[in-house]
Amino acid sequence: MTLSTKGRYGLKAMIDLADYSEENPQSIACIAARQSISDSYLEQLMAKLKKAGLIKSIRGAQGGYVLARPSSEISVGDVLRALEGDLSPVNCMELKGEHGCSDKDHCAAKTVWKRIDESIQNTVDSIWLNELVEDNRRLREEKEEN
Amino acid sequence: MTLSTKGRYGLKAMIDLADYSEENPQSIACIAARQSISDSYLEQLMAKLKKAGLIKSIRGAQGGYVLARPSSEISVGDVLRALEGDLSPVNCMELKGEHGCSDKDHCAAKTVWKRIDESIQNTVDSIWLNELVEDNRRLREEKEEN
DNA sequence: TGATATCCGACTAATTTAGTGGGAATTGAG
DNA sequence: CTCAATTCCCACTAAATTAGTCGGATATCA
Repeated sequence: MTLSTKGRYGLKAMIDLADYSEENPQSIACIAARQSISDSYLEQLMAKLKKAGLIKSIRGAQGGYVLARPSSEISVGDVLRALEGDLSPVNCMELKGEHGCSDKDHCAAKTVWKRIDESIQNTVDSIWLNELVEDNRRLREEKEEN
Repeated sequence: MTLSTKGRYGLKAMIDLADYSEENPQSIACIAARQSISDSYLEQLMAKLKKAGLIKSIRGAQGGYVLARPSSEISVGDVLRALEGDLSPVNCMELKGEHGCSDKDHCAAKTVWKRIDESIQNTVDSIWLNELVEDNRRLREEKEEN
C-alpha cells in the first residue's frame, strides 16, 4: 500500500520543474541534482510524464523540460497516475465492471475498496502543482532566514 | 499503491468470520473454502490477526477462530493495519518525525503524503465489520431470490 | 564540429509477494 | 485412551515487482 519511488521521486521532480522552468527549460541533470535522484532513473520517469502529456521536452544543447500546461492546471493525481498507473487499492477487474468478478468476489469487501479508492482520488485531484510550488518557496525562504 | 492479497483476503476472511462465528468457532478450512483462499496461506493471515488481538483461537477438534470483540468494535482499519502494516503511502520516516528526514525531503511533497495518508485512515477507520456483515447478508438474500 | 541534451531499449540486483510443506502440540468425541 | 480435527510454528521457494544501471543513437545550440 505504499507509493513506489516512481511516484515519490516523480512528484518531487514535477514540483521542482514547476518551480524552475518558467524561465529556462530544466535538464534532467539539474533536476536530479537538486532532488538527489539518480539521473538515469529520473530519465525513465520523465519519459512517462511526457507520454502522459504533462511535460514537453526540448532536445539538444540548452534543452530540457518544461510543463505542458500551467502548474495550476496539473493536479497531483495527474502526476501520480502518470507514474504509478491508476491509484486504486485493488486491481481494476476487482473494482469495476462485472467481468473478472465472480460471485464470490461480489462481497461486501468490494464496497470498501471503492470507498478507499474514492477518498484517494478525491484527495490527489484536489491538490494542484502551483500550490505546492508556493509551499516550496515559502519553505526555502524560512530556511534562508536562519 | 495496491493492497496485497494479505489485506484483500484477510478482510474477506474477517467479514466471513464475523458473519459465521457467532454460534461456533470457524476453522481455517471452512473459511478458506467459502472464500476460495488457500488454507495454508490463510493460516498465516489468521496468525497476524490473532497477534493483533482481533481474533481468538480455540485449539483442538471442533476448534477454530472467533472474533475477540464485537464486530461493531472492529474497523476495516484495524484489520488492514494488522495485515499490511501501517497503510501510509510512504514510509514512516519520510512522513512523520524529523529523524530520517533530510532538508531535501522537507519539501512540499511531504504535505501531499500526509493528506493522502489522512484520507485513507479516515476512510478505513469509519467502516466497521458489522456494517459489512449486514451488506453481505443482504447480498446473499438477493442472490437466493433469483 | 563539439558539447550538451533528450531518446530508446535492454539488462540486472534486490526486495516483496504469494504462496507451499512438514511436522509438533492441543483437545473434543467416541 | 485413542484418534481425528485442529491450531501453531517455521523454513523454504517461485514469480513478480521495484529500483535502478548502461550503452549508444539522435538532435540542436553555440
